[in-house]
Amino acid sequence: MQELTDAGLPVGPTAAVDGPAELLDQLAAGHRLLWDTTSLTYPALVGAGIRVERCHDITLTERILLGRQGVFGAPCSARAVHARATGTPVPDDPVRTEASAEPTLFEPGAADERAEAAPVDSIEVMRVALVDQLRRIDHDRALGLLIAAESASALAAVEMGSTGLPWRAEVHLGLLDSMLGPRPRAGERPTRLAQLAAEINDAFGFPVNPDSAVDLRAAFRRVGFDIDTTRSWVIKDLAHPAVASVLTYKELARVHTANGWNWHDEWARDGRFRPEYLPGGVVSGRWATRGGGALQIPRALRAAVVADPGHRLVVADAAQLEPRVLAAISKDPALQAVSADADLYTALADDGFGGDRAHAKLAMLGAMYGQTSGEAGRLLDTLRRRYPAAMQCVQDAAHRGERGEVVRSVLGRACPPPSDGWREVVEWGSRQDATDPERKRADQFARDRGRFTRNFVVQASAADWAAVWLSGLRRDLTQVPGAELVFFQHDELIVQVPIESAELVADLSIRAARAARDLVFPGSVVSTPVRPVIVDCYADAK
DNA sequence: TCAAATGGCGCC
DNA sequence: AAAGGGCGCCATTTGA
Repeated sequence: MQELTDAGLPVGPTAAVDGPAELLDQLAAGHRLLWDTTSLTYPALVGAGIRVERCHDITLTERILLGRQGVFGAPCSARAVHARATGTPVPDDPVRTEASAEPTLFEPGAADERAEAAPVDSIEVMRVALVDQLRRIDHDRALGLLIAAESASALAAVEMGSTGLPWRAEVHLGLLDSMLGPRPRAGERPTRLAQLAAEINDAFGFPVNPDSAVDLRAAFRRVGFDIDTTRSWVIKDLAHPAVASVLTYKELARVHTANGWNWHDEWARDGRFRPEYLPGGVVSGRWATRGGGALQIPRALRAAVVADPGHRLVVADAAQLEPRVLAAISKDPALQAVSADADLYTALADDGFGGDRAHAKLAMLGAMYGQTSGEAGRLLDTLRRRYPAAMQCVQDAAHRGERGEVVRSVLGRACPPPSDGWREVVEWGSRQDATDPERKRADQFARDRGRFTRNFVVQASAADWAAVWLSGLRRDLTQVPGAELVFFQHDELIVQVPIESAELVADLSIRAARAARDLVFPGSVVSTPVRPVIVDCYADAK
C-alpha cells in the first residue's frame, strides 16, 4: 500500500495489505492502491462489491515511461521494472489468459499459465518498481497527470466492463428482423440478403457472390466498369442496374456479420453488452476493446441501448475535440479565437471559407490527417493563411516523423520510433536518384510516417484530455448514488443515472471537461466543451 | 488444410 | 510531385 499525491509523488508508508478487512480499512482511509495490473486484480474486487477510488498501475505506467525511452512491446510488470532497476534478467510478462476464452482442455501448460498470470504480490518488488518509476517521472507535472489518469482509466475500464452497457434484446432482435428477416439457420443467408443476392444475379445476368470482393470486381469489369476496388464509394457512382442492390447488400451484410444474431448470442447477455476495455490499447493512448467491436456500435443499432427503468442515460461528447486540441497545443491565436465558438466548424467557415461549413470541416480534418489531395488539399492554402501556427504545428510533427524522429502528446506520451526496416528503406532509398524505384519507396515510407506523427500529436493529446475528463467525472460520480459509467468511446461517454440525478450528472460532465482543460492545457483560452444530452435511448442522443 | 493476409466497413 | 490518422471484426483469398 502506498499513498501518492495527485502529482504522483509518494507521501505515505509502504505496507502490504493482509486480507480483505485491512484492504477495506485502507480503502476507507482514501489510500491509493499500488498494484501490478488493474485488469488482473481489480475484476475480483469489483465482483466482490469493492470499489477502489484511486490506484497506481505499474504496468500501464511502465508502458508510458518505456515508450518515452523509445521502447515498445517490452515486459512492463512490476517484476520486469524491478529487474531492470536492479540489473537482473527481465522476466517475460505473465501470459494473459482471456476471461472470455473457452476453457481449453487437453492443452498442457494452460493451468500453469493461469497460475503465472496471478498478479505480483511481493511488496518489495513493487516498492522498488514504484520508486524507480517515480524517479523517472521526476516531478514532471504533465507526466504525473497522464499516469494518474491512465491508472484511473484502468479502474473505470474494469468497472464499465463489469457493469456493461444496457442492451435491450427485443429492440436489437426486432431491428434485425425488420432489416434482414427472420433468423436464418446457421450458415445460411437471411432472407433479405438472399433476395438481394438474387437481384444482383439478375442485374448482371450471371451469378455473382456479393460477399466476394474478387468476384464482385470481376463482375463489374465484365460489364465494362474498370474498377480496382469494390468499396461502396466507388460502386455508387457506376451506372449499372446492380448498383443499388449491391450497396444495400453490403450495408445489410455488414449488420448481419458484425452485429447480427451471432453477435447477440455472444455479447448481449442478461440485458447488458460487456466488452473488455483496454485503456492505452492504442499507441496514441486511445482505448481499444477486445470482443464485440464495442467502439464501433453502428448508429443503426443504438436504439437497443435503453436506460433501465427509473433511469436515464447522460450522453456527453466533446464537440470537435481534435481541432480544439490543435488550437491549444499550437497556441495559434486565430484558431484559439475560432475555438471559442460552440460550433467550431461554423466559426471556421465564417472566418475564411465563405460560410461553407462542410468545406471548413473537410479542410481541417484533412490538415490533421495529412490529406493533401482532392478538395481538402485545395482548401489547405486557406488554412495555412488563416492559421499559420496551427498548420506549422502539424507540419513540424510530420517532418519529424519523416526524419525518423518521435513526437509526443501534450502530457508526454511518446509515439513509437520507426522500425529498423523503415530506417533501412528510407536511408538507402534517399541516396538514390529521384527516379529510382527505391527512392520512390523511401519517399513513400517517409510520407506515411509523417502522416502518422502529424496525426499523433493531435489524436494523442485529445486522448490525454479525454482520459483526464473521464477520470475527473468518475471521481465526481462517487457523490451521485446509482450513477454508473457505462460507455466510453474516445471523446464521448455515457452515464446511466437515476432520473432525479440526470441534470446533476450532466452538469458534472461539463465541469469535468472544464477541469480537464485547465489540467491538460494550463492557462489556455481554448475551450473544450461537452454537450451532455439526457435521453432514454442512445439513438436519441444525436 | 490451416494460418496469415487482404478487402471492406463500422466507429472516433 | 504526391501525400487519408487510429482502431476491431468479418468473410474471403492467398500462400505455405
